[in-house]
Amino acid sequence: MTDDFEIATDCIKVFSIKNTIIIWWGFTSFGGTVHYMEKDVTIYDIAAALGLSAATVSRALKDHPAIHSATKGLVRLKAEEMGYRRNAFASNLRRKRTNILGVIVPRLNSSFMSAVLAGMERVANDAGYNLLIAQSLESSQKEIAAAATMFNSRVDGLLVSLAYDTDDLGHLEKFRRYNIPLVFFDRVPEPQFGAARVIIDNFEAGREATRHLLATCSRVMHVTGNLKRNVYAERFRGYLCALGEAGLVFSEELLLSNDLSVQAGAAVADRIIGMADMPEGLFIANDLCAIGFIQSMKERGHPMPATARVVGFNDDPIAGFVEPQLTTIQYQGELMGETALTALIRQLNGQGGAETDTVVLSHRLIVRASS
Amino acid sequence: MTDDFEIATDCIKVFSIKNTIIIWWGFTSFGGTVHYMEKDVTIYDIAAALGLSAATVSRALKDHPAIHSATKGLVRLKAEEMGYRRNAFASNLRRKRTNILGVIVPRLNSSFMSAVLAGMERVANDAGYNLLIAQSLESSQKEIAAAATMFNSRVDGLLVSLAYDTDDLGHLEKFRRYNIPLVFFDRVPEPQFGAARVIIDNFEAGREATRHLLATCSRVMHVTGNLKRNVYAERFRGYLCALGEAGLVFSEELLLSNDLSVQAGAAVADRIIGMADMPEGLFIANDLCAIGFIQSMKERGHPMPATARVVGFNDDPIAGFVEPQLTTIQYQGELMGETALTALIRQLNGQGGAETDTVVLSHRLIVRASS
DNA sequence: TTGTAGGCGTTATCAT
DNA sequence: ATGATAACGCCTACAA
Repeated sequence: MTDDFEIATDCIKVFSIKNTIIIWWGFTSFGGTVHYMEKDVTIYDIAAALGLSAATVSRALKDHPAIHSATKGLVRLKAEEMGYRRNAFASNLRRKRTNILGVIVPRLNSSFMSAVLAGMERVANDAGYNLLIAQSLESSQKEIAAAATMFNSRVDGLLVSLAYDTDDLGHLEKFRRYNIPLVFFDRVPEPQFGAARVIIDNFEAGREATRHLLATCSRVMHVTGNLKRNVYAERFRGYLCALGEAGLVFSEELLLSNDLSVQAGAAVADRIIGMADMPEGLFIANDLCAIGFIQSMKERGHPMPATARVVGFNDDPIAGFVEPQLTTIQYQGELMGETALTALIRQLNGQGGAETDTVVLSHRLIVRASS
Repeated sequence: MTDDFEIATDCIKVFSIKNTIIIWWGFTSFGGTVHYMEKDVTIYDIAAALGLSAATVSRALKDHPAIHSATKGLVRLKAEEMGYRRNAFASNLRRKRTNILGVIVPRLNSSFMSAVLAGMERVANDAGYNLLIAQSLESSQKEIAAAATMFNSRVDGLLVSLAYDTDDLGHLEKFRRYNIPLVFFDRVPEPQFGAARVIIDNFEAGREATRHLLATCSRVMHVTGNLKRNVYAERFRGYLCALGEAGLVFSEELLLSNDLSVQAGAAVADRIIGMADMPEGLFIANDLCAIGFIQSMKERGHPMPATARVVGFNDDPIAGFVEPQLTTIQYQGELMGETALTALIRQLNGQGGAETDTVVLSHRLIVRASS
């Protein structure tokens, strides 16, 4: 009995801790025509069929230089013919490496994060690694759980973008202790933590966004997330700086810190509608929240940009879909993913003391109808 | 040197074949305080430390009934203390089972599919299985590759929702041959393929959608996907039936088959604007396409529902976000996922000849401003 | 209730 | 260029 067998190439995997989702890339094997057998074919079976040793077969299959090319050809042919599939469990067990890199992100379901992961995928595949991805859902506790899962899954390296409220980095100490390389991206800790980081210049981005609003408005509100998180702290600093440059003073009343959800955006609408002196511009540190705000204002008869001007952050595709289209800060998720993964792999290969480097990627303001 | 260790619970994994993405759920281990050691702790180390045999430790750790509870306590304590982490590779190798179920879906990034996967996750976790999820991106070829990956990953069972253009089911024969249980959901093959199926009544849903439009319009267009795929074929049958019931004759001109993307929706706008006799109602077999259509019409000065009335399909969250909100057919993704996974597990446990059952879940029409 | 022993499939080391 | 052999860590008859 024979069977046709397809060519599988590379792949990802995902994975969740209850609500937490994880992803994993990698590659797999080849194909051919298969003689069906009850039991799985092993390298011993191939060796027996060919009058070779299992060692030779093993080496031939992984293109070891010491094996005669004719032998390699024979082995590979026979392997396909017999429907051999390599047993990754046995291999990992023996090699004590998983070729899996862990990725922990706040959320998977944003297009920015998809882009980051896509970038990581490409680089990981090229280097022969798989990814195991978890989302912390912005909860420090889930992040801790995810880190434990990663550790138990024996990832060879770890990439992290911190959750909303992660303060203590104790859950990552294990990795250090076991010499598992660690790279942070986007939401990163202070440089003194001593790990590689890939970020954008959030300060500058915040300054540009605010400046853009200040060109037409004088009362600009800033809506942001947890100010302990670098990205929000820096954007806020940029906001302050732009105010200063325009000769304006910061007013507590014009700073709002929430979870940046769509609902939070609607709540911002509530808030400013009740204000005696409504802001003329809003720099909102996340597109979704900005959209929630704009929609809610529209529903209450205060359409943008007539009532106020808005700038978001991230350039989510939906920013081009809403009415009015949203002005926002764009940055290259894919590049960020590639860069972070490249940094990690460099560490894995022991290529240089890049362990504490910080890479800063570029961003830009996209002006649309909302401002 | 000691180390704090977190409690990890259940989890998912994802995974892609180039553009294909895969996900995988599962659970992991426990925690405590760890004495750091260079080498990983094994059950042998625990056994030695406790003066027991590795077999006893192995059994104690998995709560084997034959082990004295006092012993279990000791073993578990020691395991935590020593920072033991179970080696899944060794275990899988030995048991010849992966406890992984494969899932192949057309796309991951729809909220419907997220719901399906969430439902699957819960059931899988409860039953001690992990999920490995791949997306075919509507391409039959990618589906084939994903199936091969699943096979090579040695999944214990497979769940499939067919790609847009999958015709031949040869790539799934392998699973049959190896007695790997197979369950289809949503996009399914004919019953004669002889596998379990979980679906909704697409015929009835299509009929309801069309009827709803016919209550106010007489010229109703149907925009749908590949009519070879059960879901579209059935919805179309429902459309025809509703027309018949209303005493109308079907006109070729009012049937459009495309890839149901947002762009395709915009193309539908092009098409009908050029028509001498513009349809008054459109039943579009997918919310995204419907939204693309509505937006495009709005941009050209033909707003809904003034110009025409629209019904979509799936109740994507964005359906409540657009202007006007979209009337659509809703069905329970989560329930579908749970049901499909339950059916699969039943097969794995050899519980009855449910291998060829078809389960039909309910749906309902949600009326909103677009119609 | 616990222990013994062999094997799951692969790969690295050391020969030849 | 190829072979023999011994782990890798866990599980499970079978025995005690």
